[in-house]
Amino acid sequence: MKTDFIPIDYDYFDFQNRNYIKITGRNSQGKRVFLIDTCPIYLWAILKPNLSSQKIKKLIEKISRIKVKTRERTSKVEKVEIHDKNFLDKPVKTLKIFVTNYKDLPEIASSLGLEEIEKRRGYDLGFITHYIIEKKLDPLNWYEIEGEEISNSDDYGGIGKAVEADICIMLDKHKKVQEKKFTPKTLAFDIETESGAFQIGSGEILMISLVSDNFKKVITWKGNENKKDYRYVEYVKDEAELIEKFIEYTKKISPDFIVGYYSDGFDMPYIKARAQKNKIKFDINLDGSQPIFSRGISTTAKTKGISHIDLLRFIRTAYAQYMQSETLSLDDVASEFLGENKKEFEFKHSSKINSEEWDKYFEYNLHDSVLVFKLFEKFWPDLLTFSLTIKEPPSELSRAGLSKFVEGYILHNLEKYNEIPERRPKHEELGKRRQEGPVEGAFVLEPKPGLYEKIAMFDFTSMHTSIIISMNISKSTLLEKKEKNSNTIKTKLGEFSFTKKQGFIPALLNEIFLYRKKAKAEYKKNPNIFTKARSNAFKVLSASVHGYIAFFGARYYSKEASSSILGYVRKFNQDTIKNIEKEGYEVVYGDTDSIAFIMGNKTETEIKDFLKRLNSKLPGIMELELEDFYKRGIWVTTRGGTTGAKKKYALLDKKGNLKIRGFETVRRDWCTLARNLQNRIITLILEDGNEKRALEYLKTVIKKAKAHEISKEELIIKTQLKKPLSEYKATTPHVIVAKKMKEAKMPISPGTIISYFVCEAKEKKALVRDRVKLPGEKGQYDAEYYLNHQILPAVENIFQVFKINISEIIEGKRQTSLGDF
DNA sequence: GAAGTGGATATACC
DNA sequence: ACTGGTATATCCACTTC
Repeated sequence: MKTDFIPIDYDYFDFQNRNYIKITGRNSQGKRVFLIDTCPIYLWAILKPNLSSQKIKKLIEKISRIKVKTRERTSKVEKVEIHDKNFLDKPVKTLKIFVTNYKDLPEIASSLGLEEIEKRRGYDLGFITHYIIEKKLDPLNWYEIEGEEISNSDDYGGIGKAVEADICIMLDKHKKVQEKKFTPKTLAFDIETESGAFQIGSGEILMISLVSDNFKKVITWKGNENKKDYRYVEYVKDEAELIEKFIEYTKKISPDFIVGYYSDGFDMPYIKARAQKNKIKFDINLDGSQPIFSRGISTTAKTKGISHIDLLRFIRTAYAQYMQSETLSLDDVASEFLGENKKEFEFKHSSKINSEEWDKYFEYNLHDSVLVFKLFEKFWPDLLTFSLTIKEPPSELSRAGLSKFVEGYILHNLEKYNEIPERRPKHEELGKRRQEGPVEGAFVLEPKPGLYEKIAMFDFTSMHTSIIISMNISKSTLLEKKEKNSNTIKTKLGEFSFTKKQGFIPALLNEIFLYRKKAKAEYKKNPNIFTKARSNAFKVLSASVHGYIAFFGARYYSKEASSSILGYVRKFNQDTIKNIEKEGYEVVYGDTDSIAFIMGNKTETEIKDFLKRLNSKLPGIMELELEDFYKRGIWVTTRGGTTGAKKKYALLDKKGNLKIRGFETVRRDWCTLARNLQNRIITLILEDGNEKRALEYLKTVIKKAKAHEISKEELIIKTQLKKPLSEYKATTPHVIVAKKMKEAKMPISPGTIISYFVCEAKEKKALVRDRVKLPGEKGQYDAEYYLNHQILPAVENIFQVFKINISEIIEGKRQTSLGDF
């Protein structure tokens, strides 16, 4: 049997004490292909240097006799080979020790604590990763595969019969073929549960919506009394049948991906809980088994064959950093990327919903799935590219953090360098690393507060990554002491030198760097929300390489490397500032990898030429680029101080677009009154080049605020609850509000955005937290608070640039000179 | 009792 | 615990004069 094949989802099973991989995918006819395969299982033993061949021979004999007995099976060493490999860029003599079962590798490794063996490695990758590395059957690549058809066979426990696939193959041969077009079949889903049922499984599932290509369905057992199907609504008799129908449709549609939003944390565990309650099976997996729920920081619902993706988790890692939305709610995310919102629906207990409202509810439910479906469609190219680059399956990657992205990429590409994988740090090591404390980070230049005209901004392209590549920095390229031809950098931890002989990590990162460049070029050529999101996703990936090296959980963690990278970051930025100043420019500001300076009487062409000259002196792939030219910009002082505030500025580009960083305008924990006011004031000042109109505008707002004419909506302050209430040491306003919410039986958990406004107090000196009210509560807002604690701080230092004292205006002290207060 | 200081907390920048 | 460090700013508890 022969077919072409694209692997999508990976899983494994044991049969007669051997490990088998099972891969679900498609062929180019769209048939579902299910593939079973095995691979050699082994680990590496790195030998002490200069062992005699006699000694090695004896050692091999000894190792060959090793057997490990566990409750389930006896695993034994099957074969031992000698190999010349590299470990951390150094040549080593190793034994490749083959055993019967992957799960026993750690046991075997611990029985190898022998004198002749220096290190044991390669037993902690996980079977799927091990398999992909070993057999090079990479996710989402196209292959020509050959093997025995086992669809109707009882072999391997009859798995071929059990699984619902068009073709089942026991793999014999495979070879990579040219890339073909692949559009995954997707099913988006969303459930609605009894209102007030915040605990997983505590109330009934009222309906479930399903959306796929040309398929829209809401399955329900509620609403309309005669329970007749109409439009997309399909009635079932009860909750149990609803779940069964859901499974039935899923199998019928047979998608590659079943996609939800927060479905790891809600929909999937909820369905599971309700299935249990109804004493039915939630057997949605292709092989008839149930999803596996893993606990941990967040629950994960892994399905088999039909790959479950919780889109929220992928968005959180890959896009959240650069998103405009202030929450990652489906409504906000859809609004940002699709320009569409959720439908409105007022939740109430199902017994109180009338038939017209049920219709709205169904529509609401369906629309959620529509949004999820569309979002997945848009983000699929990115998940695909990440999966192709990192060589981990999409179900894995969509839930992974950034360290996993980087580490996965390294592990899957070690073979090019004949490298043996480093192990995951053990518990002790983790503790030690975390105790060490942070290393000195980047340099931020203190700005001189003021309004500036004609500003140019340069920044380094993927600075940390290009430093790692150009200066060849990594755990394995670190020299014990300075050598003649090495890259040396002084840091607070000491002076570190790195060999110029390229290490495997810097070599590997080059590719990530190129992806970043490509995505950025794509965005510049075709700027839209998605090319932007993609460019940023690769920016995140590229930027996280340094974070990975400094991450205590990393296999290739290196404090020396991290501190050296940051040393170079400071050096390159500071050197460039000096060079720009030497050229006669006034540098206004710089943060980590960027520098802003006044163009003065120089033209854009002159500055671009200057940039070229600066670049010609930079080593390796280091590159300084023009971020943009700006018409005007403003930098302010810190609050109550005279020094320039870092990480806070606003720029107006030549097209009239504002770029605001750090100001309250961009902070979600300030009320919209203050944010909008500040935004308006910055806009007016930057557009006009003076403060006149801005000041007039401010006065009108102050007047309105004093007269209690501001709508409550604009006064709501939103703060995120970051941990369980019980863990808070300080009693802050948002904690008080959260407690109120809890008493009112409103759902709160870490991550909930707490909304409140500040009211007038009976006592004069009441603390803020004693005056907070929920948005729904009645009460007059405290004008004094909003004037002095929201409006004033938001605009004070902006007007200070023009030597105007806003607090006097607010207090009304200089009425005569400043107008009608 | 005002003023200053420092811890806890949240959020942003790169 | 799940990439890093740098920075601003609030609110509150506490100390100091």
